[in-house]
Amino acid sequence: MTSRTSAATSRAPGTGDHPAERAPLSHERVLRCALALADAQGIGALTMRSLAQELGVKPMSLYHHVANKEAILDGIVDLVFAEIELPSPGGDWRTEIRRRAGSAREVLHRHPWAVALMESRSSPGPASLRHHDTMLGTLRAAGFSVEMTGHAYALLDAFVYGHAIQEAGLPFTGTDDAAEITSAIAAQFAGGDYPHMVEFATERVLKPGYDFGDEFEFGLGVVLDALERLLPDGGA
Amino acid sequence: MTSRTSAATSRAPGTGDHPAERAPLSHERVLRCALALADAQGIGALTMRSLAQELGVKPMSLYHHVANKEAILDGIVDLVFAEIELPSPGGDWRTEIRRRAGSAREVLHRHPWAVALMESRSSPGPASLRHHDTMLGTLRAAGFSVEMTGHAYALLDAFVYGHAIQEAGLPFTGTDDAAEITSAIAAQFAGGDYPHMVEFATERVLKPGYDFGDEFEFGLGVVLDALERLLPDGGA
DNA sequence: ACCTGAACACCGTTCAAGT
DNA sequence: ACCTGAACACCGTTCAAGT
Repeated sequence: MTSRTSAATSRAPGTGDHPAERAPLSHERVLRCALALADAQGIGALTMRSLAQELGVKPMSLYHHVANKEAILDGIVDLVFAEIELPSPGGDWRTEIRRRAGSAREVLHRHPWAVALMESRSSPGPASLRHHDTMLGTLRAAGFSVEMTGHAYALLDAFVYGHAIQEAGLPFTGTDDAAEITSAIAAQFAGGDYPHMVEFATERVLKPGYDFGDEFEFGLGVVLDALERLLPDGGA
Repeated sequence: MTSRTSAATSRAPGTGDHPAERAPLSHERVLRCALALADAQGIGALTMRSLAQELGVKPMSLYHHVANKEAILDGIVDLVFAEIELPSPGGDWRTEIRRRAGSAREVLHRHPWAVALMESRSSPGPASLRHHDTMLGTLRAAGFSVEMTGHAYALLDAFVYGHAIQEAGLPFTGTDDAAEITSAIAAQFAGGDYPHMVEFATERVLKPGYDFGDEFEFGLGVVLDALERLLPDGGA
C-alpha cells in the first residue's frame, strides 16, 4: 500500500532524536503510529503533540490527514478490530466461533486500552462492520434464527468484552507477580473485615497453577454449550 | 451523616451563578459533586476546575480534601459500587445473585462512564471490597467450592460488565429512537457489503417490541443455569 | 498540497501567601 | 485549618502564513 515509505526515509537527515523515520505523512501512517504509541505508553500518553513528535513532525501537520483526535481514536479502534480473526461461515460453527473468541481475547490483551475505548465510539469503521457482519453470517449459517442469532451474539460478546475488562483491571499480568501482590493483600486483610477475600486469595490465587486466564476457557465453554442448545436440533 | 449541610447553606450570600450551595468542603461533598457532574455532563467534563466551580470554590481548594484527580476517580467508582445491592448470603442463592446482577446493571446504566473507568482503577475502595467479599461469601454459602466460586464469579461479572459496556456503546437509549437510527443505518447499507447486518436490522431491531435490554435477562438465565450445574447437587 | 509559528482557551498541579 | 493568586508545564485546535 505505502510503497513510497522506504524511499522517502533516505532523505531524513537524522535529526538526532529517536524519530529516525521521516516518511511523508499519510492517514495510515498517522493511525499506525497512534496505535503503537497507545500500546507502548498507554492511551493517556497519546496526545496530538506526542504523536507528532514520534512522527518527526509538528502537531498541526496531523490535521492535514485526520479531522481531529476523535477521528484518531475511531481509527485505532478499527485497527484493533481488524486484528481479530474472522470466523468462516462455511466451517463448523463451534470451532469458528471459539477461534474468533480466542483471537478477540488475545487482541484485547495486546491492546488493553481498547475495550474501554469501544464503549465511547459511536461511528464504527469498516473493519468493525465487516467483523459484525461476518459474525452474524456465521451464526445464521450455523442454523440460528434471526432472533437466536441476536441472543447468541449479545451473550458471546458480553462475555468476551467482560472478560477482557476484568483482565485489563487486574493489578498483575502473568502468574509470577500475582503471588507477591496477592499475599500482600491477604496479609493486609488477615483477620479483618473481608474473610472470604482472604480465603479466596490464600486457598485459590496463591495455590500453584492458578491463572485468571483459565477462566476464559471455562466461561467460553459454558457459553458455547448454551448456544448449542438454542439450535433447532440443539437437544440431539 | 453530613448533618452540617443544611445549616451551612444558609450563610451563602447567593452569589448569582447556579452554585447556590456553599457548605464547607469535605471529602464526601467533593466526591458527591464529582459523581453528579460525571452523570450530568459526562466523565470528560469532570475537571478539577469545573468541579471547583460547581462547588463554588477555587480549584486549588479541592486539594485540601483529595490527594489529586486520580483519588477522585477512585472515589466515585467506589460510590458507584456502593449503590449496587448486596446479595444476602443467607437467602436462596439464585434469587440473591439475580437481584444483585439486576441491581448492578441498573447502576451501571445510571453511570455509564463507570464501567470504562473500573478497568483502569487499581486501588479498590471499601465499598468495592465489601461488595466482592459479600459476593464470594454468598457463593460459598450456596455450596460452591472455592474453585467453583472463582469460576462462577468470573463468569457472572464478565457477563454483567460486558453487557453494561455493550449497552453504554449503543447509539440510542430506549426503543423510540432505536427505530429511527437503525432504519437510517439499514438504508445506508442496503444492497451493499453488509447483508447480515441489514437483515438483522430490518427483521429484528426494527420489529416492534425489540429491546436490547432483554438480552440481559436472557444471558443471565443462561449463566445462572450453568452455575446451578456446578453445585455438588447440581444435576438433581 | 503539505507543512508550520503563534496564539487561544483549556488542563492538573505546585508553591508561597493570605485568613 | 482552610482557602487562594499566580505560575508552570501541559492539552486540542484555529488561523494566517510560508514553501
